[in-house]
Amino acid sequence: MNRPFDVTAVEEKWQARWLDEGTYEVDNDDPRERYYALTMYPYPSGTAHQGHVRNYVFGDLVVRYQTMLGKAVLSPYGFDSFGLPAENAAIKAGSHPRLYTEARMHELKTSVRRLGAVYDWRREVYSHDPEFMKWSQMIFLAFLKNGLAYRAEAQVNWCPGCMTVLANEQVLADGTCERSGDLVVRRFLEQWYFKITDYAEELLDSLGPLEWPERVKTMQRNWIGRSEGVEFDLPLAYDATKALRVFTTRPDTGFGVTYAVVAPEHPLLSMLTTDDERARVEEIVLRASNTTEIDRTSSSSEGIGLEKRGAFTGSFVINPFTKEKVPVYVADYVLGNYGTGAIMAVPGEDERDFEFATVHALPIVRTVQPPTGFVGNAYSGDGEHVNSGFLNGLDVANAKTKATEFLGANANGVSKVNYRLRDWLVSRQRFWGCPIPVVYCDDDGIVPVPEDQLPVLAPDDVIMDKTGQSPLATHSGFLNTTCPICGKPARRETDTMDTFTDSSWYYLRFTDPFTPGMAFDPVEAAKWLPVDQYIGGIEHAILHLLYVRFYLKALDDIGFSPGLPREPFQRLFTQGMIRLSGSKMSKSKGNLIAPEEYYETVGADGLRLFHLFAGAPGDDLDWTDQTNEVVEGCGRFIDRFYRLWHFYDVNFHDVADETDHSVRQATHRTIARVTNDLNRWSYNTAVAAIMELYNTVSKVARSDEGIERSTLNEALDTLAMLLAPMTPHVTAELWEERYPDRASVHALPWPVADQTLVAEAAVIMVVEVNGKVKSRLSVAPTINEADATAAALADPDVAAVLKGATPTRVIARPPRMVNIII
RNA sequence: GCCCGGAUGGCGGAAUUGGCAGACGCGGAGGCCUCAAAAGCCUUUACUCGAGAGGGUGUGUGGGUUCGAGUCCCACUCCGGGCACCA
Repeated sequence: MNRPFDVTAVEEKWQARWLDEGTYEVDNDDPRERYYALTMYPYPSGTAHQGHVRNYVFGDLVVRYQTMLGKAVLSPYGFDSFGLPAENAAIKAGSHPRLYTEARMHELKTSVRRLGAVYDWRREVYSHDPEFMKWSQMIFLAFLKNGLAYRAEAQVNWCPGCMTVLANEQVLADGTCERSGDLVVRRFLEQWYFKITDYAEELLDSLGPLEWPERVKTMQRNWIGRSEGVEFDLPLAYDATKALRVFTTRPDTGFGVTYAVVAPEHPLLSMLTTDDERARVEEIVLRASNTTEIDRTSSSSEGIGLEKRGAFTGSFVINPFTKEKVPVYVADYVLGNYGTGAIMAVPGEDERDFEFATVHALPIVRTVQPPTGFVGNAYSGDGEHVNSGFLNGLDVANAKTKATEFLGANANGVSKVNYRLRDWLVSRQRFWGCPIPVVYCDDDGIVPVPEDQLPVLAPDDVIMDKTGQSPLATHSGFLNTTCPICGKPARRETDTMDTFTDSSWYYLRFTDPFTPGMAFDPVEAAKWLPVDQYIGGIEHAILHLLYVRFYLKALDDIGFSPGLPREPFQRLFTQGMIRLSGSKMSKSKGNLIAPEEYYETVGADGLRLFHLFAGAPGDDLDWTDQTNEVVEGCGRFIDRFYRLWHFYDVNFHDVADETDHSVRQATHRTIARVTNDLNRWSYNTAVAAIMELYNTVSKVARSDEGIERSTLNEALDTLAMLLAPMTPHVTAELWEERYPDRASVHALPWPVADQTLVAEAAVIMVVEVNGKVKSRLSVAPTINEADATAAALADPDVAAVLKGATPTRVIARPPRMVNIII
C-alpha cells in the first residue's frame, strides 16, 4: 500500500513510549475508580495468530476506553506456560520444555507488543515461574489440609496418545481426547481429586446474577446437571434384610417397575450374581472396564447390540409398590458413579429402559396415560396415572409427591438431589507441569512437603519418553527422599497437576505479585475484584470457567483469601472464533494467518480497525480471500483521516453557517452513538458511525462553500478521541503533531456529547398512505401528534395520492412516521 | 434425541422498544486527474417492469396477529454450536 506516512516508524515510536514511560502501569494505591480488565492468559504456542489478535484488540480497546473514562485500569499479562504441547515438542526436538516454552513466550510477547496492546508488565506471571509454582503448591496443600484434595482409586479416563489421565471435562462427547483426538480408555488408577462436587449447588445457584452470555451459563448449568428425585430401597427377594438402593426422578412411575439394573461396577453385583449367571455377568463387567468410552456409550443401533450389553444376575428384588418380585440385571447403560449406581427400570416411561426391555423380553407396563395420537415407545410427559394403585388419576406432579411419601414410609425413601458433576481429577502423568507436593512414607502415609521446602521443582535431567508412567518416577534423585515427619526413606509423588489449576488463580496473582511471602495480599486483591471485564474464547465456557469459580469459593472457605467475593468475573465476553474459509483454525492445519505481514502493510492500527469493524465481536469470523481487501480498506480509512487532519483539499470560510451547525450536530450525535455502541460491545457499528462522521465532514470541508475552521477542528478532534482506543498509534501521533504542548490523546477524558446539539437535529418523518411510503418530511424531533398529522396532510405529494379522499384513520407516531388510511 | 444460536444485495454485515430494509465497508460499473500506472477524488450499485416520470417485488419456507412485521406468534427447512445412556 502507498501510505501518506511511515506507519512502522510511528507505531514503533509509540509502542516504545508506552512501554518506557509505563503509561499503562497502575499502582494498587491509585485513588481513581478501579477497573480490572482481563483477557484470558494464553498458552504460549508461538507467534500470535488472528485469534489472539482479535482477543487482544477487544481487550486493549476496553483498557484504553476505560482509562479515558477516568478509571485506574488494571491490565495484566501472563502465560499459561505449562502443558503437553511443549513437552511433546521438546521430546521431538530433544530439547527441554522450558527452553521451548520460553522461546514461544518471547515470540508471542513481541507479537502482542507490536499490536500496540498495553499492559502493566511489572505484573507479568507465568505458570512455570518457581515463585508462582510455590503458591500453586501451597494452594494444593491448603486444599489437602481442608479435605478438598483427596486421593482415590477410581476408573479414570486414560488417553493413550497423551500418556496421561484426563478430567471428565477433557473427554469429548465421542469419547476422544480433546487435545490429541485419541480414543480415551478406562483404567483403574489411584489419583488426586479436588472436591468440586461440594460446590455443585453454589456453582449452579450463583450463576444467575453474573453478566455472562446466556449460552455459557446454560452450558455450565447442563454440565453441573442438577436433578431432584428420591433414593430408596428395593429389598432382595430372598433376604429382606438386604436391599438394593436406587435413585429415581420419577417415583410416580413405581408401579411400572418391571426390573432393576445395577452398573457393572456396582459393589453388590458379585453378591447378587448366582452361579448359573456368573459367566455372562462377568463378560459384561469385563467389557465395560476394558473397552473404550466410545464403545460403551454408543447407541444400540451402532456398535454392540443391547443384548450383549446387559445380563440377568439371577437375583430378584421386591417392587415396594406392587410387592411383586422383579429381576435384577447388570447393564452398562447404568453408570457406577452416578446416583447409587443402580436404578429401578420403568420401560413404559423411559426410552432406554424400553429398548432394553424389548431386547430382553421384559414386561412393559404403562403407568402414565399418553395423550391421544401419541406415537413412540416410552412416554415421559405429563398425564393421568393408570395401572398405579393409589396413584391412579393423579397427574405427574401430584403423583410424585404421593409416591415420595409412600417410599419414605415403606422403603427408607429420602428426597435427594443429584448432580452430574464429578470431582475434578487433577493428577497428570507428565513432566511439564507443577509437581504435586507430597511425600509417601511407609509409616506416616501421605505427608505434605513442608512449606519452607516449597516449591518442589522437577530436576532438569529427566527423560521424557512416552512410557505411560510419570517421567518424574524414572528419576531416582527426585523420587527418593526422606519423610519430613520421621526422616526415614520415602518416595515423592511423581504426578504433576492439571494445568487448569494454574489458570484457576493466576488472575489473583495479577492483583498483587509484589508482596513478599504471599501469593497475593487479599486486601489488595479485594480492591480489584471481581474482574470487571473478562474476555476470552467460547471454548473455555465449561472447563476453565467452572474450575476458576470453584477455586475462589474454596479459597474463601478455607481462609486462604479472606474478604474476597465468591465469584471471580462479574462480566464475561466471549469472542467468536476465526475460521479460514469455513474450517476451524488450528495449528495442525497451518492456517493461523500470522499478523506480521499486516503490520507491515496496514499497520497494527489498520489490523485493529479491521477486527473491530468486521462483524459483531461475539460472532464467528470467516477469513476468506476477500478479507484482505477489507483489511486494506481499513488502512485506507486511516489514510483518509490522516489527510483530512492535514487539511488536504479543504476549503475554509470565516463565519459559521447552517451547514457548519449541522456538522456540529453530526459530531455530537456521533459521540453519543459511539459511546453507546462501545458500552454494548457493538464495535462494528461504532466504527461505522465514525466513518459516517468522517464522510459528512469530508464532504462539507471539500465542497466549494467549505467549512468554518473551528467546526472542522471540533469534528477532527472528536474523531481522534473516538478512534484513540481503536487505532492508538496514529491518533497519538496526529494529536502530538497538532497539540505538542497538550496531554496525549490517550490521557484525555472521553468526549461527552452536547445533548442540546444531539436533540435539536432535525429528523426525517415518513408519511405513508395505506402503509406505503409516499413522502418524507424534515421535522423537529419534538413535533406533536397533531402537528405531525397536519404536516402530513398538507404535503403536496400526499395530497396528490389522496386526490381529495377523506382518510378513515390517521396513525401518527411522531417524529418517525404518519400513516394515512383511506 | 434434547438445549442454545443463526439464515437480510455479488460479499462482510446494519436496522437498541413493531415504524424509511440494506447504515458502514468490500467488490463491480462509469468518470476526473496522469504521457501512463499506482494512489487519490467524484458518480453509481437489492431485484424487476419502464425511454422517462413512475410502478411492482423483496429479509430461508408456509400461515397468523397488526394501520404497519427482518423484528411478535404458530408450523417447517437448512446451517452452526453445546450436551447426550446422568435414571
